[in-house]
Amino acid sequence: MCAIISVMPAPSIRARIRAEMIDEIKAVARRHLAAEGANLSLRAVARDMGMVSSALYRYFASRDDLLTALILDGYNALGDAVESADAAVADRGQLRARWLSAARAVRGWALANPAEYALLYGSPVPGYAAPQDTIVAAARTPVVLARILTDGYSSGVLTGPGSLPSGPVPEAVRADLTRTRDGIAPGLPEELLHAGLTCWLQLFGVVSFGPGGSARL
Amino acid sequence: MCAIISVMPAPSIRARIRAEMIDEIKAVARRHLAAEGANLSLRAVARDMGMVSSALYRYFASRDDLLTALILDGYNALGDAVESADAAVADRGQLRARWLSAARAVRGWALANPAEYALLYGSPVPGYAAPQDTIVAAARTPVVLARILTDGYSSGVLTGPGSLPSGPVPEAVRADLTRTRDGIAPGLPEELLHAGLTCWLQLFGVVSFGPGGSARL
DNA sequence: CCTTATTGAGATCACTGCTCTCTGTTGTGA
DNA sequence: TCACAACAGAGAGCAGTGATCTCAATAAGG
Repeated sequence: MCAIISVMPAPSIRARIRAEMIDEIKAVARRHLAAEGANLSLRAVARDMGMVSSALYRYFASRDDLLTALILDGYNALGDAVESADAAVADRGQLRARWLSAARAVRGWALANPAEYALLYGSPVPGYAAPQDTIVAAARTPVVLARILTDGYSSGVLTGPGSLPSGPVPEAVRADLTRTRDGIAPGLPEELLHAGLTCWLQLFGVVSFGPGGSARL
Repeated sequence: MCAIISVMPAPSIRARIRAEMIDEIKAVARRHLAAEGANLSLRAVARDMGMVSSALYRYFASRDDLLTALILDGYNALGDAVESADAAVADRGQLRARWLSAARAVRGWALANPAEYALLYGSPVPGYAAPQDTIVAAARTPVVLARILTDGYSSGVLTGPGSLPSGPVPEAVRADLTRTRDGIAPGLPEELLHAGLTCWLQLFGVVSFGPGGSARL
């Protein structure tokens, strides 16, 4: 009477090997990206898989599509690392420990995956426009950091100006700041967001300039 | 009796038009770089100049050579802007004014030349290895900032720990820090260099993330 | 079992960086 | 003044790229 083995509509053996194929293509592409830098060659990837280049177009509509998939995976991998690093701190009230854990996750991931980090935070590809999926995946990491701040604010540990080392918010950036705040952490005082952004930028700079980072000098 | 018109060995009309040619090639290349992003096409540049691609090789040994020339020019233009911004502050004792002026010069140049800024501080080109000329030109900007700190230190305004808002130097980065210090600002206390580097990284992050910057999100 | 969708191969096009050869011009020394 | 050498550019060509199209083989589902 076992009517259906799985609740999934139809694993459809074909769809399975297709998904595996896509994964293998991405894996090979990632290897090439790590080995040779930002210019990914579809034909070289196809060669490495014993295929002909045109066959790859059954799985990705274009080279940009493949890059987009890699970028999306990268953002999600980084987001996973940062989210689980934050979640690993048992005492949710230990804001400093949570922040440090998240920041170290960013740095650790960047050091472990320098090519992908450069792909995410390096110079954008010429005509490349990030799809919506990409930007929501990209937001995961800053969202974790922002939540640490909002947790601190709502629990009363961070009470606004003076609770974090931060100068006054320059008038020139206040407009951008409130727009960002409303999108990512509504209700957070601007001073806290400013301090958090400052830390995030510094983290970004340290990681980018660090060994294997995407920036020179 | 006017033996020599100029002290230069021989302007050699030919060398003159050759230099102008090189300048024009670089100008066209810069335009293409600004219009289409990081992938510069030698053939397109040649087409824009009414030449055939192989003719460009009379002036640049390879595409990387042309890119190197553009990068060098970029570092020098940025260095000029920052140096003159620092020099524009008449009262050399006004460290804060000098620092702000230099930082604003970096930001201003980056906003005015986003493509070149991305070329300098974005993802490195795959097989590209920066020649020595490049790294000394690249050092000009940090050198200006470092000199502001050393001026403050030698004049007694900055007297070491506590004179700038900066936490203790983490042990993990102390070794790298002293190596950098010896190369760029010998004699400067590590705490000051650390504070300066922190500011420089933050400046870099702000500029890179800012409108037209090379980083996304 | 047969129809249909999916997959990969192969050819082809336009483009790229780069090399080579060949011609015309231009500067220079005898 | 004149010949020679250096130079600049054109053109063909090579190997490689992304992308498209057609065609045969294979596998899935009715």
